[in-house]
Amino acid sequence: MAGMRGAATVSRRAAEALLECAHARNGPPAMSAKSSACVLPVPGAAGVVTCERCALVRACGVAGNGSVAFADVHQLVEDVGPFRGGQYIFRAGEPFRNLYAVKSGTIKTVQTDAEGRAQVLGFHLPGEVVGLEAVDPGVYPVDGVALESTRLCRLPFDAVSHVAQREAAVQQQLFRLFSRAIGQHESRSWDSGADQRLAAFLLDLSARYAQRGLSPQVFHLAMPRSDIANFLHLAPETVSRLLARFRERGLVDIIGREVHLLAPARLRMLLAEAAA
Amino acid sequence: MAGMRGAATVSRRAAEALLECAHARNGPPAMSAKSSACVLPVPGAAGVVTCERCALVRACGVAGNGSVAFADVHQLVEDVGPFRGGQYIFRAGEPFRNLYAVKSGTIKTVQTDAEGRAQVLGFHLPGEVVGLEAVDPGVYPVDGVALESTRLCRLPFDAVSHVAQREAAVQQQLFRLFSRAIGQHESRSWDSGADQRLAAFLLDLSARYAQRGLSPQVFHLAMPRSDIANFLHLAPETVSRLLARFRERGLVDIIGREVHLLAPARLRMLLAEAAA
DNA sequence: GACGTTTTCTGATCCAGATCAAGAGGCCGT
DNA sequence: ACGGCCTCTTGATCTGGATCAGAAAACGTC
Repeated sequence: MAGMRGAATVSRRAAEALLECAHARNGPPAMSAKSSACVLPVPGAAGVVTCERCALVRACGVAGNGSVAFADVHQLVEDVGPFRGGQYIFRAGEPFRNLYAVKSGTIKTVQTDAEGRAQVLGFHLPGEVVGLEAVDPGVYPVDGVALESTRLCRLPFDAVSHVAQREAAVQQQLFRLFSRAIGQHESRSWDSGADQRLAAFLLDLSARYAQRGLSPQVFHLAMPRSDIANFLHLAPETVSRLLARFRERGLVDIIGREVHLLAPARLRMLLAEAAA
Repeated sequence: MAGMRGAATVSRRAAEALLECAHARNGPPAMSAKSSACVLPVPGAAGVVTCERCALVRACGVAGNGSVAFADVHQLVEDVGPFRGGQYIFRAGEPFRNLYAVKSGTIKTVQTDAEGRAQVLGFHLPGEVVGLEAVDPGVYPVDGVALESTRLCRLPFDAVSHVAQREAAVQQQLFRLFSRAIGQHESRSWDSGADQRLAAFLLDLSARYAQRGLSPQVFHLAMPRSDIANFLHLAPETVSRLLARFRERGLVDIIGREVHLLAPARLRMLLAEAAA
């Protein structure tokens, strides 16, 4: 048992850090993140942690107050990947064991019915946690598919909730993660015109990229138009046309999958407009 | 302090019972519920508990293994209501303090945007818990409105999560509640024809009524057509027409708000059909 | 039980977005 | 470079459901 000395404590910290990180920077403050290059010197002088392996930890700057051995982090939290675009991280029907936190890349969750029709339920950017909907049924109700080369942290849910049992902060953070997922679904269930939905989609991506320290103005769409269309309940042709219209109106600049939001404010105004 | 002796233990049990109950009967078994009349003799001979005050506890039969004073239940879980149709249980923007479990009646959650447009996000039947989406933002993002005379349990979230901290079963149950809410939203985000959505809605209600021991075939719609329409992203006229069509086809019998599912199997088949 | 209000139903028309149908790039492997 | 395979774009047409309009129930109230 000697080898496991302190493992619990370290694991707690690790899990908390990861969750905190996923929680990003819209919750309670107390973060001294530096949005610099990929290799980030830890604030405290305890050591220099290269972040090449975990975008999650880097994004929040939580690593600072502990710099506890990262080797131990990987006892609870296992690195997986990279997955290539199109590969499955998990499949619908598989027994649920793990949550996944995206470290780099993008994944989508997709539900497929008996007739083979697919519905894209969400896109998950770095720093975001996937799999929460599987806790209750005990099996993944969706497929998790990488859209591009993607690395993740695998979080065994039993272990995480066990840590949450002892650490109130972790428990609370989990509750918030769950709660936020519900809120996001609800905010997406608004009816509205196709333009509103697409504008909201772009603004949502923008905000989420901003959260992890990337540019809210310029970003890359990891998914094909057809996935965007499916997700927004539109035809791919409609997405194409609307993007063209946005471009003509000077709202955005889109070449292929490179997006440049030129007038986010006007996009936001578009959301308020009635379908007229 | 003498007066509070044992309060924590009792509260734990109370919270767990409630949550367990909300979880209803699709999770792990171990339930000896009796779907009988309103006043239910407790299985154990420890005492007879009349259930007139809490449909939630009754529905699950959990009360049996404890029969700990119900006076103590109401220290943690406060009865509120009855609210009349149209009354607000909570309003968007209010600071979040409590979850609510519906004991009897029905409530809807509604989001309203700056222009005054409203979106019905869900209906909540007895035994279901409302307010989970408010945990993360710390304020209710939606209005909670009674659709008919409604009684609820008010669960102070701080107290509940504090209990969950000590009791793994409660924590797990909360996770599952959250998770299920996400899953429900996801299963609703399917695109499809108007008939499919309406059929799915009726079948969903049916299943949920069945869960709490009521007839899956015959039930009462607590909400006006306009709310159903809004919830399903349809016009009220369309709902009316589709219900008429369902009636002509012999799938249902609907007089006013009294629903009679005549051929649930054929309704289910309708879901599978492509929009053709 | 007549009256005003709200909800529900039915019919006629209209339109946003789907679908059908070609092209036009891009990207990869050979 | 070449060809094959996607993905994306653009145009023409079609249609499911919205919208407009009004009648008929249901409901509560005095």
